[in-house]
Amino acid sequence: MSQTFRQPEILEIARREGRVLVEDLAERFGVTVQTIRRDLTELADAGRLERVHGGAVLPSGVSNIGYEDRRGLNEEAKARIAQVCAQAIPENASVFLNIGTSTEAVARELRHHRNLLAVTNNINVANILASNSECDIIVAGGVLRRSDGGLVGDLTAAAIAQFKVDVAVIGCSALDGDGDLLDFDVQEVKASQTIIRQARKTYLVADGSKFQRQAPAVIASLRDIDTFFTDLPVAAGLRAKCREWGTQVVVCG
Amino acid sequence: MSQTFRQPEILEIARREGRVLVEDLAERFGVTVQTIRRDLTELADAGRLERVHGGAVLPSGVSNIGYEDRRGLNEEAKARIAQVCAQAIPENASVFLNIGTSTEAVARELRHHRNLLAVTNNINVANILASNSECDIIVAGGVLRRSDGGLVGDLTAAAIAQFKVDVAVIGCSALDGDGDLLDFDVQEVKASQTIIRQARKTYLVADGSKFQRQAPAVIASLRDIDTFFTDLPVAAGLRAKCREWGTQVVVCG
DNA sequence: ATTTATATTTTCGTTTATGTTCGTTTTGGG
DNA sequence: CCCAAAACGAACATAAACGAAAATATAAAT
Repeated sequence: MSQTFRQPEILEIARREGRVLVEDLAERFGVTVQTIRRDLTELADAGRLERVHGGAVLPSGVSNIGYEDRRGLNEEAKARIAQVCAQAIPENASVFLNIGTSTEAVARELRHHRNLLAVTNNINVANILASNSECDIIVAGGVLRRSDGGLVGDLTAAAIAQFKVDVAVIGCSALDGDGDLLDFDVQEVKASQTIIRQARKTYLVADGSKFQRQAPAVIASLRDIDTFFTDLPVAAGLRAKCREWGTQVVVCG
Repeated sequence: MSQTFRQPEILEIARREGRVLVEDLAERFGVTVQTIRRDLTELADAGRLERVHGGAVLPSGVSNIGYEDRRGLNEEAKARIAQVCAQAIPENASVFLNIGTSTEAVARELRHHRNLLAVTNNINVANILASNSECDIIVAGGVLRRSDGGLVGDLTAAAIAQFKVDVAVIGCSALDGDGDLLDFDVQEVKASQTIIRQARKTYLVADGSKFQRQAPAVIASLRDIDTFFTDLPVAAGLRAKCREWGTQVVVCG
């Protein structure tokens, strides 16, 4: 087995077990420890792992994890959330979906909805929904960010401003205890804010891990959300706030 | 077993197992590793696989979802035309590519150009060029037409109007004897006209079969084109006109 | 039967991945 | 603090994989 096949597998193991050991990996793959060391060094240089004596661990939480890694994270939870969210979206509706792996999961669940109109600034969502012949797709233009397939920039914001949809399905990078939705990208925040303003209903899809993370830019508050779909029970304090705000919380067990 | 049967089967195996190994395939099909290598290289050139040392994997990134096996007419001719056209496009340039399988072929040939800025209203072109990390991609928004991956409508025209590019690479549905470029879609005609007006140079890519076809809407005349890339010699009358107009005709034999 | 075109194998010089060796750094127990 | 064991990275050696091109085989057309 060559490097190219080994390195993703190392990442996979790291994700599953939290850390990897040089000796262990060498034995597992049947190569020398030096080869593993080289792999770990390269993965660390690429920012996918953090090197420690004797092995490597997942990078610590300050920075944004790469998109491909995020896609694999919490996959089942995202699929569950997406399924419930998609059920709440009626047929014959107009929908907006923004950037993020969670919204992509929703798009996957919408592949058999009939007579949809979908607006998106996520080229992956467009690709996914293209297989649904009963769905009209409007792509908001912009600069393609290949890290996550997002379309961003002034062009995007201008395009989004032209639509009013029945349901906006929004993902976010992080959620804090006050109920604020956070994101890493300021431009994407603008796009999300615009669409929240223009949507008749707003759904938030975010798995529980989003509560463990931090991000610099505020998109909105849960107050502005109609329904929040997640996988883990929400802390009591925030749950009370949501009740007060009229934000419905749906836990997708 | 010949190439034609082998390559789809390689894809099939790759989809099932996530990756393929040169040695393994050579044994499976009873051919030499060199033959397999050539298959993999061709499949990688076509964007269906990603070559790695020792084998190949499914392409990663934004392009891997929803790929269709639509194989165009005159594929080799288009590839030849595209190759010559791509050579005429310098690195560090801004390029526009419109809808059509011919322009998609050009996009495929541009995957190794450096420091490009590509503007397109064709989602397939965006997907293809996404694999070129040295290429910034701007997607003109609009309604996704799933028959050909085109983005059409007012949104598209408005977006395109905002750009001025070094080279516009244009495809068309048909070419008549007077040297007029024709298309089926009036909206797409608008988009093409806009971009021709705004480009410093305009290249037309069209294989010889376009002379046998008819379409209702006039995009422009060959008079407005700087260089016309095609595969078959052009009729004498039209050739004379092109000389008069200063339109360079390149026959890609 | 002969030519032509296409697919495949053979050959060879080059690149890339892995293994080996060795001196240096880190770690954890006296 | 010191020392031994483990882990480390750099440098080099080797084997595998690679692409290009020439040679050969196969199939189709004349």
